[in-house]
Amino acid sequence: MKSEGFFELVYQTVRQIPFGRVTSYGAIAEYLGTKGSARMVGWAMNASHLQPDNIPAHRVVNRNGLLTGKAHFGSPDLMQKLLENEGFVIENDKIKNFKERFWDPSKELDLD
DNA sequence: GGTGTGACCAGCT
DNA sequence: AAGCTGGCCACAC
Repeated sequence: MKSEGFFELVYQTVRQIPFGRVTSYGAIAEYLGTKGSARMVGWAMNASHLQPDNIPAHRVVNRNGLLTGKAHFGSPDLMQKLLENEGFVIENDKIKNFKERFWDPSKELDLD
């Protein structure tokens, strides 16, 4: 196995999020094996904008479906705009049908 | 190599 | 019910 940084693992997982789906930091953390450290995922996302690739960080929200990271985008409204562009219903900075749109990598994806 | 930090989560008060 | 605290682990200085 290549000793890639934890960040890149998060980026790869986020890239695998299908269009029109969202996931939570904790779900990604659990998928990567660091279940207890959802903060790591969020922190990795903090550097996502430093990556050359376009990371769909807007598809990653907290456990409550709340757009916690919207403030870290170019503009606070950018994240919501992107989500709405994908057909999401945002209400009070929260995904309305988050539960239906939730995408769990641990269930959808499989460990190589 | 210790300290600080972070876009979270769950539990306690 | 709502606010606060601790815990968790990887990365930067």
